[in-house]
Amino acid sequence: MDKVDITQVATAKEAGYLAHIAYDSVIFGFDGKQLKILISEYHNTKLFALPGGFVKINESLDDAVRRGLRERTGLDNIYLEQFHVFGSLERYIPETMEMIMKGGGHNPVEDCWLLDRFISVGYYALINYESVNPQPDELSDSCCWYNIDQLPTLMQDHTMIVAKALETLRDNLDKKLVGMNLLPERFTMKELQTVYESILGQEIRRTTFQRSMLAKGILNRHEKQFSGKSHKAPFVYSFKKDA
Amino acid sequence: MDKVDITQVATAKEAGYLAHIAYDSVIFGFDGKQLKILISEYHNTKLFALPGGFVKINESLDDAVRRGLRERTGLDNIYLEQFHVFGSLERYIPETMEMIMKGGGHNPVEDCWLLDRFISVGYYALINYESVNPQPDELSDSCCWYNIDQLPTLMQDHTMIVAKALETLRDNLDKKLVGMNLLPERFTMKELQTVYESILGQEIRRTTFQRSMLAKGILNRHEKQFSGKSHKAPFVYSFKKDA
DNA sequence: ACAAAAGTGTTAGTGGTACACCCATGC
DNA sequence: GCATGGGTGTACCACTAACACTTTTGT
Repeated sequence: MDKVDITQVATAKEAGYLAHIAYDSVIFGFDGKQLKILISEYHNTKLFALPGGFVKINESLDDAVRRGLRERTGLDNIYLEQFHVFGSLERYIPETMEMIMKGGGHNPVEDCWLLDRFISVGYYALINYESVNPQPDELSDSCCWYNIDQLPTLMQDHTMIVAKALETLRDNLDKKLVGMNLLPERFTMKELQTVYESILGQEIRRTTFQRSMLAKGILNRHEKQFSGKSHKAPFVYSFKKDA
Repeated sequence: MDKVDITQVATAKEAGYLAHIAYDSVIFGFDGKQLKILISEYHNTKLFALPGGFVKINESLDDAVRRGLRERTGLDNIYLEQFHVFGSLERYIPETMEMIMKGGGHNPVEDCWLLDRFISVGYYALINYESVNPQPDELSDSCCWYNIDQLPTLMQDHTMIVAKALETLRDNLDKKLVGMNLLPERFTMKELQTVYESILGQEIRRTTFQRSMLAKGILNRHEKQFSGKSHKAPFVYSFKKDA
């Protein structure tokens, strides 16, 4: 995409980006059973990290994050929310950044802007797991799904960033229609419950959950789904459009 | 404080700050009757703005905000919370920034870093109104309290920033002990109720409020206060320390 | 005595919990 | 029939709403 090699210029301006500002995205998906997030692994470094990026000079912060998501997932119109800014001094570790660049075969120029201190804005995204084929970026070997409770050790403060994202997601569970973005168009009550359980990290009473969800009046009930299992077929639901 | 005139250097680095990153603070206070915030007016411009500032190269984002609050209020240990990052392109209006500097008697150098685009992190603070004597900064004529519903027209997107701060404060009312930071050590139930009402912007039923607050178990009740008014003297309360 | 504001009791409604029970399906 | 999982009815509990009532104080 970029015509210049961003590791071969000294200033952010030459590279076309704003200095000192980055974003990290925690991209949640749900495979029907478990909550997962996308993690990148950088070439030849054994470093695992959240997908992140920088803001172009003529681009809003939100657009920068959307651009990064589009490059990695192919999706547009993603549900996206800011949750925290990470601006401590401890997260400034130029050695790590240098390792990543060298691992990718780029030897950064003297005083390269990428080795400066960055303040990072944390975003979380909710996407439909089925409709995505994750793509690694230029510096990464892979970009794949990891269960939220089986993450590899992440670089810098990224483990804390994930924890904060999950915490915010929990707080927003009732306010925003989280399930709508993580589930396919039609789903069973059991699937919706599993989404809630994996976000909250605890079991929910089946009967209570069913009643409280229906009481919200945000679901449409459709004809039953015959699964071939030896038990009663569940109703299938979808979210009401106007909600 | 600063030895260099920050308007007379081209790069943020020379001034000792990070480029492109600012903060704006919405500082809430409560005078016993109404919710107020601190607003600065710049010299000779008729521009009203939120108190804001920049991040030094060797300073965390949180510390930068605390430093700014200390300079304006004299207070340390302020209750502080991030609420949103404002990173749109529309907020980049270098002409306004130039007016402010010229109004303050500073003629910025060519390509001054202060005329670049900034992404701003919004913080809100809760402080004890009585213990503060607001101080204007170098570029401001004044820094004073305005009722939240009688603000002057603010520059750029600052009106929206205030709205977002208030919205976040509302959402956090039950989660965080907001009253503790806005009220003096001891207060009546009526005062606490007025804080809640002015944040929510609506009246609350007196009896319900009293019962729900007491049910939380976070208040200590002290001897009654004789106000000299012709009615029953109210109890005085304080927040429990461990909460 | 009266007005004003504080504090409490009483009843009803709402929404979650716990448990029981019935229903549909494939073996 | 039976195991399995889905859906609903019922009794109970906690919290809030609405309203009435009593208490305390200064004039």
